[in-house]
Amino acid sequence: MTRAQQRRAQRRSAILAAARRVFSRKGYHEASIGDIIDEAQIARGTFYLYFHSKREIFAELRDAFLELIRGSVQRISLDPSDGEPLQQMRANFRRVMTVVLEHEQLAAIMLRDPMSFDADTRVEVEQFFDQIITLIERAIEVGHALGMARDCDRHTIAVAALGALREILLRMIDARRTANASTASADSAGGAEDGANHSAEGFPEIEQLVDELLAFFARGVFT
Amino acid sequence: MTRAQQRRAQRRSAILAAARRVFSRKGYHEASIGDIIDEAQIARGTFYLYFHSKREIFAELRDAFLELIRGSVQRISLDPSDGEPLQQMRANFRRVMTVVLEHEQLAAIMLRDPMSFDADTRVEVEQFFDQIITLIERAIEVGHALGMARDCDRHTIAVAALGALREILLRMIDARRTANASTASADSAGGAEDGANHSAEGFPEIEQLVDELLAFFARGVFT
Amino acid sequence: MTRAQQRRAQRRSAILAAARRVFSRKGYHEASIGDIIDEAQIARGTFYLYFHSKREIFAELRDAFLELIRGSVQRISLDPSDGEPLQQMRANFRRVMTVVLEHEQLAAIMLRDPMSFDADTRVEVEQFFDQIITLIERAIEVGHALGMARDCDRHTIAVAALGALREILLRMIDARRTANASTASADSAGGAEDGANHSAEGFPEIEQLVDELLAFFARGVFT
Amino acid sequence: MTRAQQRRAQRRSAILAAARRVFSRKGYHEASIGDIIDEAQIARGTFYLYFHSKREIFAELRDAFLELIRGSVQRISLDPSDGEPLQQMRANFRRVMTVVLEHEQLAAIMLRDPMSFDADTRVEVEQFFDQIITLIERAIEVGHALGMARDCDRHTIAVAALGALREILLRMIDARRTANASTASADSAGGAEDGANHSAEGFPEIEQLVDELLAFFARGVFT
DNA sequence: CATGAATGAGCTTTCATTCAT
DNA sequence: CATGAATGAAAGCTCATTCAT
Repeated sequence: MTRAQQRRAQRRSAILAAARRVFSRKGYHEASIGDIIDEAQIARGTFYLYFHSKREIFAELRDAFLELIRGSVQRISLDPSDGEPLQQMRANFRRVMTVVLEHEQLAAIMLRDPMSFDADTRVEVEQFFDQIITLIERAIEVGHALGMARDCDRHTIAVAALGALREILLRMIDARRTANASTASADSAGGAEDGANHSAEGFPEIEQLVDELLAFFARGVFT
Repeated sequence: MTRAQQRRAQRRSAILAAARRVFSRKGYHEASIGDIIDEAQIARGTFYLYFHSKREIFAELRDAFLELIRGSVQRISLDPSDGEPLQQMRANFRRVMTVVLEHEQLAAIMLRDPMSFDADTRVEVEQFFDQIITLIERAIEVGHALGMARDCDRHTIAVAALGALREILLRMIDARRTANASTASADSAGGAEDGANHSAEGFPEIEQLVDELLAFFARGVFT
Repeated sequence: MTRAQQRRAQRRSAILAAARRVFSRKGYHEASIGDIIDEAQIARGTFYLYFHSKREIFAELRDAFLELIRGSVQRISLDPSDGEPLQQMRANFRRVMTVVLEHEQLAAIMLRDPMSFDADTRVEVEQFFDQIITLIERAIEVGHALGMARDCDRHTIAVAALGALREILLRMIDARRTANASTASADSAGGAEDGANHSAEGFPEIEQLVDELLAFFARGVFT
Repeated sequence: MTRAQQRRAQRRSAILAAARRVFSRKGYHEASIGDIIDEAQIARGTFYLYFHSKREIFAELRDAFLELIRGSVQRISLDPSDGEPLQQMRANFRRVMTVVLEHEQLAAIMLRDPMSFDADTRVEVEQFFDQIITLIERAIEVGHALGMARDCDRHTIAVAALGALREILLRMIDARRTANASTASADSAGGAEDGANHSAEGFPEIEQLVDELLAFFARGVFT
């Protein structure tokens, strides 16, 4: 990669990061190109050298986040060397929650209701959540086949599980941000995005939280 | 009430209904006064004879819906003559779901993420959901005191329960609308808002759905 | 005149009076039809039964006031039985000032700059003031012919005299209203328009004021 | 100053000039942003790159003019080396009139009645005229102390003097414009604002006019 | 006659996007 | 490449005037 290409890539990243902060702070509609270029300290026109539109830069952030989450979910394997299915499920929960909390800015946008976005993103995000639901349905199905899950309406339960997870994560993020905002109101604008390993006020630490959630799902569904 | 007052009230309702349809179709930010007056087939100025602003008409819809839901939730009573606590919970679920599905347009707006709204509504809706969470926490607390609920992090579980319910209801509504849209694409604009008594594609009938959900919560939380 | 005609005339007067108060309070552009019908306690449509437009009702007030002033100015007569020319001038000043202060609401509007009005009124008022100027020019001319006035540019002096009078009257009215507003802030809306016979703060009583002004025109200030 | 900054400053000036022409032609209330951008031949949004609102651009014009006038008025000095007090007064008149006629567009707006403006400007302009009145009062006071002015009600005379000056200047400006409009009705929109050194129809040349006015204040007209 | 609901042109202001420098 | 001035469509809202009741 040439020097110029490197510079270009860096600039692009900087703009993406600025947009991430802005969208996460204001939401999709309230955020304006003006906000993003202010945050990124670039000229108006420069933005359009790297992205064609507001929708496009948002789509890129969206895709990055969805890929991140997709990568942290593993199909439950029945191979005994992969460990107990329930432990695999726990690991999945754990990974998803960790990734979400490590990218709280993107998560704060994407976990919200797709209606808040533009049409393209709406479709994309809806499909993503549908995939997650299908994944959960499959897991229940397999669990049932193995005699580990009670009989139930798989779709309903899968949707419920997704909703529960979303709500918890969104509220944890909000709680954390409120806490951060009150502790450090004199933060530099470019403050660290994520990385706090303590959970949010009102919620237990992540290990206990995962256990709690798993128990909720497990004893509700599995025998 | 005089004839004129009746006409005025009807007009007001018609505009509210139009706004309900528009907000429910486009969300708060995407909906413009222009959309509402087109839908209501009135002139620009007419809108402002009945409502001062976009925010005001939205606030009215919001309050109507929140009141509706608040009215359909009853505190769990320990008085034996009020029946089993679990049956009371079931009745609550049933009522809420019925009301939501009977007012699917309002619900489609209000169940979504508060971030999508204006500042006033955001606060109002957040407080509403917080109240619901507190209600669920209390129910679990009481259940635990009676030896009917296992030990758990009540806040986490309450949030999860709320999320599960929201997700299910939102998806049922979306599914119904998609179904309606495909069966009757030539519907008149003022088509019946609600009233379908069949559940949405992919979800069971309401009675079974309530049972399913209750079982999910009950066997997950209560012993 | 029939009973109905009387009622009609009364209604008309009431609306005119309301408009007078409103225009005098807010000025031409800031005053809206809404303000006038609120003040008059009539329905919107009723206004248009009596006046065709905002401009028309204003024109009527304007004409009434201009007629009033015209009626209080008398040509200087050389007939000895009519008294000294200077005393006639004094009487003119006195009458104009009295009339203006007795109709301070109309005066407060009409003495202001014609630019603030609509095109028709602008022309009309400009012509009125032009007539006044011509009148003063004639008076100086006659005075000069009689050896009572020194040689001067008659147009310039006439304009100066008009300006001096206008400024004094406007400022007296403003001072009075400020005083009234502070003494009686709990006045009923339909309070007495005029009739105060004391001069405004900062200005002497009317007799002395007329003398002062006459002396200024007659002898100037500096030696 | 960079090239870009110069261009920007020029553009700003062009918009200010357009606004000056429009306000001077239509007055504050009748002038719309639409008029200004039409006159300046710019797009709607461009206006808002340079000024935040109609009020702001008007305030800028107002301040510029008031500064101009304030700068052309000098306190009367009693130091013999500064010349005769009456000559100093004459010089003041002369400077004010010259400045006003050299900036006839601004003057045409600002000399009019403050009621025609927005609230901020009203206050600002009223205070300005009050200062002028106070200045004249002081001048008379000093004159009286020196035995050069006769005894009189200083406030009344000061107000009269201000009114006389205003009226003359406004009418000169109007006369000039009417004359210009009729001689050159096919003028380009950006025609020269000011600079005509002949006085307006009906009024004498400036030197004679100043003498005339001074004589009027000093000696009056009638014997 | 009286009413007041209805109208729609017009206002100020915002903002995603383009393009000459 | 980078810039930021320029654009204009579209938003929310006001108000003089009309007209069915």
